[in-house]
Amino acid sequence: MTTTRAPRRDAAENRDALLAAARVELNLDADASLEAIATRAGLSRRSVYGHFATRDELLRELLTSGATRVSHAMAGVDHPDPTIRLALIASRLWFEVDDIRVMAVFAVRGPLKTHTAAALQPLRDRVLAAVVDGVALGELRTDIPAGRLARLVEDSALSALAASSRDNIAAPEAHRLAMLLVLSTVGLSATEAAAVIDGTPELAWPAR
Amino acid sequence: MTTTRAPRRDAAENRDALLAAARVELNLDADASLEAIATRAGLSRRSVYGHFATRDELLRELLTSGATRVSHAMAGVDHPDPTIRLALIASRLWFEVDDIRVMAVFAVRGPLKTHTAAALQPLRDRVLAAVVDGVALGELRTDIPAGRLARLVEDSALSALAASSRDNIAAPEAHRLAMLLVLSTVGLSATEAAAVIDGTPELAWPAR
DNA sequence: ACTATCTTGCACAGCACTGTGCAAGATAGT
DNA sequence: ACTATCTTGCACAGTGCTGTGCAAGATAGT
Repeated sequence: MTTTRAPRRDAAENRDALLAAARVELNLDADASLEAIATRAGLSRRSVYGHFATRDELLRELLTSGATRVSHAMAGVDHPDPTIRLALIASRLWFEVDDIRVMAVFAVRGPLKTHTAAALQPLRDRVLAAVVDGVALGELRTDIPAGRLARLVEDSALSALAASSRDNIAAPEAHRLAMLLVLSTVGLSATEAAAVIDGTPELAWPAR
Repeated sequence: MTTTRAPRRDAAENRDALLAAARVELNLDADASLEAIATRAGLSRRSVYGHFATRDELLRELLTSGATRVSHAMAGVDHPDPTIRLALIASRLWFEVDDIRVMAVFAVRGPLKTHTAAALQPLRDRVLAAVVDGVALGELRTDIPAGRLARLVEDSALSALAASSRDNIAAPEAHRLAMLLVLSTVGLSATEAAAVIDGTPELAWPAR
């Protein structure tokens, strides 16, 4: 068999640095050049090709790594109340802002659309399930079909993320904003949403 | 004085066709080439330069024309109730989907950011004013500062537009969706939002 | 200290696009 | 029918990016 020998330690670090740099740079500009990414990672453009065959491959890797990160963050989200579950998803998601935003961009534009959509699917399924449950229990609005509503929940979460970065809102406030918006989208009034959040310890900003 | 003589009729038509084509094509792909736009307009790429000095100038013109179109659509939005005023804005806006979406894209990316933002300003002022009034009257949520909330209203309207085109929802339903989402964002519960919409004739889908 | 591994700079090919010049042809308006 | 106006095709320069080859230099690991 043709075993690929383990990479050198610094090489592995640089590889990670490239991915991290890409995450940052693509959040600033979705069309960032490899030059820009490499520079941010402290490497030369030429070296990128030592780690990734093509720009596309870098992106792919970034997206799938983001996806696993997110799905890892989703582990253990299983509150019996679907409304709270949604808020919980929003909460967890908030901590993966960077990944989420990159994925959101590439889920819409460019040739990686389908790839990204696929990576995002499990998350979407979770949201959809929560929405369906919530509607069935009469907790959520019924004037918008569940499937559509689930996508809108996504959008509202993204709006919150966008708002946080453009107004650079302090973390705890941004975190709450994400939950508030999701709950509003799903049909709760502002006061109801606040009640849900404040009445559920798991939704509080984690003490440090 | 150096009067520029009137353009020939067909030339004027082609110019308009180019703008229309750009509107469509840029909605499909924000990076559409002049080639693509020209082709859609039934012209050759070379001819574009007979009407617009540069790609940038085409975009500028498209954006400002969109802006005037939108502000024209806003004329006469002055209901005493701020909540209804917001819904009304959403309603009117809905009919300018194409312009709105292009503007939304270029308000965020590329060198036309500031130009677009400026063109969008009057609309933003209107929204902000309505939000401020609504908060003052105790109709709208107070847990999000008015300025931020106004931007989030924008975002929710855009989400509705995006949803309409990705699920291609029938016009009257999409129209209602836009209003519903805006009202939800602003703190109303689903049932309250429905009540507002159904209780206000101006917000009904215009009979044809 | 030795070597396989990794990084770098440079040069180059290729691609997709914008913007221009020019001459030939089509068309509107009179 | 005549002419100013407009469109087109082609050729070409310029730009900014991706991807590759190669040789020299740096570095990790032993």
